[in-house]
Amino acid sequence: MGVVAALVRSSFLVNAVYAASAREYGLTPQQGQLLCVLMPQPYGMTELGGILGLAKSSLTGLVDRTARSGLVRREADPDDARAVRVALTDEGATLVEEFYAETCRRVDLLPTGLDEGERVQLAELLSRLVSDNEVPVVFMELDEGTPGANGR
Amino acid sequence: MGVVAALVRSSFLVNAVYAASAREYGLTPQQGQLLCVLMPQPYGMTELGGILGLAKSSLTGLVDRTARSGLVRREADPDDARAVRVALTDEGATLVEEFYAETCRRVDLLPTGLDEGERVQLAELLSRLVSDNEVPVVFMELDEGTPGANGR
DNA sequence: CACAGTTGGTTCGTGTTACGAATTATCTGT
DNA sequence: ACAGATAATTCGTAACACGAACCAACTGTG
Repeated sequence: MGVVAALVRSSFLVNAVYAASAREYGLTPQQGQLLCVLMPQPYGMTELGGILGLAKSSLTGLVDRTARSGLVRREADPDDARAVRVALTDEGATLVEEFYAETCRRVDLLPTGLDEGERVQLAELLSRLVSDNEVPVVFMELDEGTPGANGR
Repeated sequence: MGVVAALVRSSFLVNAVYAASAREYGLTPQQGQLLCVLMPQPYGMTELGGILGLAKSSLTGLVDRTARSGLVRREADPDDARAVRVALTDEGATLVEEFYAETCRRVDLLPTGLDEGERVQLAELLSRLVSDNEVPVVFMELDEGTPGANGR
C-alpha cells in the first residue's frame, strides 16, 4: 500500500474510533474535540475557530449546544468586552477527562500489531508529518493518559 | 509526541486535506468518499453502509443527494428485485477521477519532510495498522494516481 | 405450497454540523 | 473623534446522521 492510501485509510480508522468513543460518552465527535481543546485552558471563539478549522458562525452553534448540555460555559473576557472565553464547566472537565483517557486507550490499541520499536518509529514519523504541516493542537499530550505504550 | 497523539493529529490533518480537496470539486467529503468507493465497481446500499460505516437510513439520503447532482445512479439488481446497485454515472466517473488524483497529489505532499526511505517505512507501518484493524476499503490503490512517491 | 421470519431499502422526524451574509457592539489607530 | 478593524451572534440554507417504523421481496422449513 502506498503512503497516500495508508494515510487516508488510517485516518478513516482513527476517526471511527474517535467517533465511537465520543458516542459512548454522549458526545458528538465535534463536541468531544471541543472539550479536548479546552482541557488545558479556555479559548476565545475566534481562536477556537482557528484551532478546529471552523467558521465563526459554525462555532457559535457548537458552543451553544455544548453549553446547553452543561459542559462548557461562556465567560466574559476581562480585557475585551466583545470577546468571550469558552471554558469547561466542572461537569465538562470531569467528562472530558474520562473521554480523553478512554479515547487514548482505544487509539493506543490500534497499533497492537507493532512492537515497541515500531510504535516509536511510527510516532516519530507521524510527529514530523504533523509538525511539518502545522496541525493545530486538537489533541495534546498529557504525560500519562496513554497507558503503557507511548514510548515512555 | 506519543503514538496516540500523533495518530489523532495526523488523522485530523488528512481529514482537512480531504475535505478541502472535495470542496474544490463541489463535493462534500461524504460524497467524495462515496464516489471513491464506487470507483472500482457498483455496490448495494447495505454493502455501502458497511464500507462507509453508515446506517442504512443515512445512506439513502447521501445517495439521493449525490444522485440529484448527477454523479451516481441507482440500478436495479438483476438477482434481487428489492436490491439496488449504486453506480457512478459517466459524469461521476469523470469527476471522481480528477478528485481522486488531486486528493492523492495533496496527501502525497504532506510527508514532504520525509525522505524516500522514511516514506516507505511510514507506509509500511500504517499499512499494517490498517490491515490489522480491518479498515474497509474507502480509498483504494490505483497504481498511478500517487505521482512520484509511493515507493514505485 | 404456504407462511413466518429475514433481508434490502425507503420514509419520517429529530438533532447536529457547517457555511456565508448581514448585523451589533466594542476596540484601535490616526 | 471617528473610520475602520475585530469579536461574536443571528439568520437562512443545506447536508449529515440516527433510530423507529414501514414495505416489498426473498428464504427456508414444514
